[in-house]
Amino acid sequence: MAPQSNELPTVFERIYQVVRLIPPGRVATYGQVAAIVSHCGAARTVGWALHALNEGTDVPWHRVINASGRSSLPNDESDLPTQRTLLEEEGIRFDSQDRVDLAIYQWEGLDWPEIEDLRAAWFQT
DNA sequence: CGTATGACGAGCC
DNA sequence: AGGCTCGCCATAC
Repeated sequence: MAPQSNELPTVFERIYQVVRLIPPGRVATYGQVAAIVSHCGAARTVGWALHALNEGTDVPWHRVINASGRSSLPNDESDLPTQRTLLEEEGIRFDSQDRVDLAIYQWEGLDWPEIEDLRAAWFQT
C-alpha cells in the first residue's frame, strides 16, 4: 500500500510486502528478503524495517531470522510472546542451541517471474 | 549535510 | 564450529 496514489512504495513498504509472502511454518533470512527487494547488501535495512513495526501489524515479522538460523531480537522483557514461541506455534522446531534448521524450514523464496512482477510494480518499469 | 547506528552477512582466521 | 572484522544501506540526529 503506497502512501500516496502516485508515489512509489518506500523501501520499508516493499520489505513488508515481501515478508507477508512468507508462508506460516517457514522462515526467511534478512538477506533473503533484501535480495528480493533488490538491495543486495541491505540485510540490516530489513531488520530496521521490521524493528519499526508496531504490535498490531499484519506483517509476519517473526518469520524472519538471521542467516545462522537464530532470532536476532534482543531479550525483551515484555509479556508479548517471543519470536521463538510464535514460530513454535507454527510447528517450527528449535535445536538445543536455539537454532532453526534452515535446510528444513527456509522459505524457498520467489521464482524469477514473480520477482520481476513485483519490481515492475515498484519501479514502474 | 556528515556521523552514528542497527532484529545483517560473507569471509577469514 | 564459533568469534572477529569489515562492508552494506536506510534512517536518526
